Amino acid sequence: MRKQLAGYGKPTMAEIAAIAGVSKPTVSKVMNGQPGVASRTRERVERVIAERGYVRHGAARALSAGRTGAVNLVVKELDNPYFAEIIRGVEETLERAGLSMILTATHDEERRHRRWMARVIEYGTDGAILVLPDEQVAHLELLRSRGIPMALVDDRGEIPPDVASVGATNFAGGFAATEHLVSLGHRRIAIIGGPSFKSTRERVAGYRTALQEAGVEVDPRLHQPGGFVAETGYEATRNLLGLPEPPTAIFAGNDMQAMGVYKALYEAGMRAPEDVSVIGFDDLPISRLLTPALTTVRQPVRGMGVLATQMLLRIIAGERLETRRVEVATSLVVRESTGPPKIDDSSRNG
Amino acid sequence: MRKQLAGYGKPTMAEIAAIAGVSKPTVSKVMNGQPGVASRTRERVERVIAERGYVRHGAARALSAGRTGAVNLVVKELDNPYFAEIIRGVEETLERAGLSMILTATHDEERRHRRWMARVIEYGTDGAILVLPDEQVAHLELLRSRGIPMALVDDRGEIPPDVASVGATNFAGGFAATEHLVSLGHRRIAIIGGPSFKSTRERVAGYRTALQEAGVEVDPRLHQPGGFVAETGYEATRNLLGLPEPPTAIFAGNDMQAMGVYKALYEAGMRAPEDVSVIGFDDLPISRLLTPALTTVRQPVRGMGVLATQMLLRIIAGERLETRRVEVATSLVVRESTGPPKIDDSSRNG
DNA sequence: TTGAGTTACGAAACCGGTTTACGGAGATAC
DNA sequence: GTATCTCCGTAAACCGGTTTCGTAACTCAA
Repeated sequence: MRKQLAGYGKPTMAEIAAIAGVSKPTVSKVMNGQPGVASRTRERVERVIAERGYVRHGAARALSAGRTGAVNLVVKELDNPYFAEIIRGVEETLERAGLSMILTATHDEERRHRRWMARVIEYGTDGAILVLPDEQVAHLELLRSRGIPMALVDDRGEIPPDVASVGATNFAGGFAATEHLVSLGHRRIAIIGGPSFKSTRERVAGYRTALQEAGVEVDPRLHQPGGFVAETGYEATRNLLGLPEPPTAIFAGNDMQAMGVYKALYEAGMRAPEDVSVIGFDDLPISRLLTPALTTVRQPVRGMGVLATQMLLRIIAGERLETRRVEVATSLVVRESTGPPKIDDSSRNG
Repeated sequence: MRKQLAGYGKPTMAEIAAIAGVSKPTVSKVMNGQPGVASRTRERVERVIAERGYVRHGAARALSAGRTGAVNLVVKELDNPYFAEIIRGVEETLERAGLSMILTATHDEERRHRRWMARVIEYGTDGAILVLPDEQVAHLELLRSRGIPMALVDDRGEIPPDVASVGATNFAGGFAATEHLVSLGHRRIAIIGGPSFKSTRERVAGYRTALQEAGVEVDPRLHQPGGFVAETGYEATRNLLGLPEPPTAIFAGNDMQAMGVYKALYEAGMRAPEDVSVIGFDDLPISRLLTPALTTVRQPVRGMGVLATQMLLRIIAGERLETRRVEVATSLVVRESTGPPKIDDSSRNG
C-alpha cells in the first residue's frame, strides 16, 4: 500500500518549488545551504519552506545523497551505568556535529549483534561506534568490507589497523589501586575479575606488579574470576571469606561488582573498611552513593565516548588519524571503603 | 559526492536480477515473500541472493514502500535502571515482531526532544513509543498530525484520545506500602516525592488514604518533595531527621531515592530497619543488592514496555484497541529494610 | 557593439527499490 | 481447435530527493 499523497500535511520539494516559482534543484540548494542561489530567491524559498512547514524526506535524501545524518552506536547493555556514561559522551559530541545517534544494545547475544549489523548494512549509516568488551568484535570485518567508518571503545585489543579505538590505562589503574592498599598496610589483597577481557587482564597485571614491587607474595587463591556484574562480586567474596587465610582487602573488577562484595560482607556480619577494605573500578555515579562511599579507580568513561566519537568524525571527514589507538588516564579516588587492616592480621585474633 | 557503484561489495537488485536471468520485480517478490513466483524461479533467485550476499537498500525501500521496519523509542534518560527495564520490554517485543528499535534519550531537555521529533518526522518511522514522565508530552500533537502511530508509557495523564498509554496502579502501590508500615506499628511515616508527576500524586494519595483508614494523622511536614534521583532522597532524609519529631519510617519515591535515604541514615549513624524503616518503589534489580536489601513496591516495569509495544503493534496493524489506557498491578516486596519501630517511640528514649 | 567570463537557474538523469498493469504461456473446458 | 481462465513474469511508472550539465542572463573590458 502506497502512502496517500497527503497534499495537506506533507508537502514535497516539488510542491514547495512550484509555490515559490522555482525548480526542485533550487529548493534543494537552499535546504542544503549551497551556493548558486541569488539572495532574493533564497529568501523567497525560505519563506515558503517555513510557511508550509516543509520537512525533507529523509529516506529520499539518504537514497540519492548516500548520507543518513546519523551514526549508529551499539553497546552491550543499557542497565549498566558504565555504558550509559559512554553513551552520553557519544551523544553530546555527535549533537555538536549535527548528527543523530541511533542506539542499540546487544545484551551480549550473538543474534542481536547480527541483527544490528544487518540493519546497519541495510539502512546505511554515516559511521558506527562499538562498545563491546567481549568477543563479538569478530564480526567487525563485515562492516569494514562495506566501507563503514568505525570506532571502538574499551575493546579486547585485536583491532584491525584501520579502525580507531579508545581504551583506558588499565594497567596503571590496577597498579594504583593495589599500591594504595599496600600503603595502608594490607598484605593479603584479593582481586576479582577476568580473565576474558583484555582490560581485566591488564588490571590484574598492574595488581601483580604492584605486589611484587612491594615484596608481597602473589597468592593465586586470592585471584577470583568473575564478570562485570554484582553477582560475581558476591560469589567471589563468599569464596574469599571461606579461605583459611582470608584477604584483608578486596579489589573488585568494577563498581557494580563492589556492590556484590558489600552484600557478601554485610551477610557475613563484616563491615568495610573496618573488617575488609574494598576498592572498585570505574567511579560510576552510584559509587559515591554507596555506604560506605566506595574508593575506586576513576575511569573517564564519558570522555572515552567523546574521544571515540571525535576520532570517528575525523574518519568520516576523510582526515587521516595520526594515532588509531588512544588510552585515557585512570586515577585513584579515595573515599570511605578503604582503611588500614585490623592489627595483628597474621594471627587473626581480631 | 555520489557513492561509487561498488560493483564488487554491494550488488543491487538489478544486478541480482540480471544474474538470475529474471527482472527486478521478480527479485523484489522473492525478497518479500510475495506470491506470483514459480518455485523453480524462486529457488534460483534465492540462490543468487545468497551467493552474492545481496542486502536490500533500506533507504530505497523506505522511499518506495513507505515503511522503515523500525519503531522509534524515546526515553528520558538511560542512566536510570527504570528506563532500562522498559527498554528491554519494548526491545524483546519488537524483535518478536521483526521490527528494529531506534532508541534516543532526551535527558529532559526541550532541545533534544525537539531534535528527536524532527528526526522521526524527517526519516519516518513505523511507530513511536514515548517514555516521558514529564511535561514534554505537549509536543505529541506534532507527531499525531503526521499520522504516526504512538504509545506512551507512564505518562502524566492528559493523553489525547487516540493514543495508547500504559501506566501502573500507583495509588494501590502507595496504599500497600503505607499499610505495610502501619501494620508493623509505625505511626510517623514520611513520604518523599512529587508533586510534579501524576504517578507520584497518586502514590501520595494512596499513602494518605492508608493513614486515614488506620486513624493516623497526616502530618504535612512528613511529606518531602523530590525528584526521582538519589540526591533528593538524601536531602529529604536530612530534613526529616532534623524535625523535632522525626519519622520512624520513610517511604521513598523510588528505589534510587531510597539509596539516598540509606546514605543520609548512614551519615547520621542510623541503620535500617533498626532505627528507621525504609521502603522504595519500582523494585529495580539493584534494590536487592543494597544492604540491607530494600523493601519496595514492585512495578512490572518491563511488562509495561511489553504492553505498550503490543498496543502499538496493533495500532500499526490497523486494529482497533478496545482500551487505550492500561494499568498494570503493583505489588509489595518485603525484604530487609522494614521492621517494627523502636519501642516507646512517642517518648523517644531509644 | 562584441566577446569573454560569471552567475543564477532548470531540465534531465539518477539513486534502488516497489507497485501497477499488461502480455504471453500453459491448463482446462467445450 | 478455439475460447476462457490462471499463473508467471516483466516493462514502465513511481517514491522524493540530489547531482550533473547546459544555457540564458548579466557583468565587464576593449
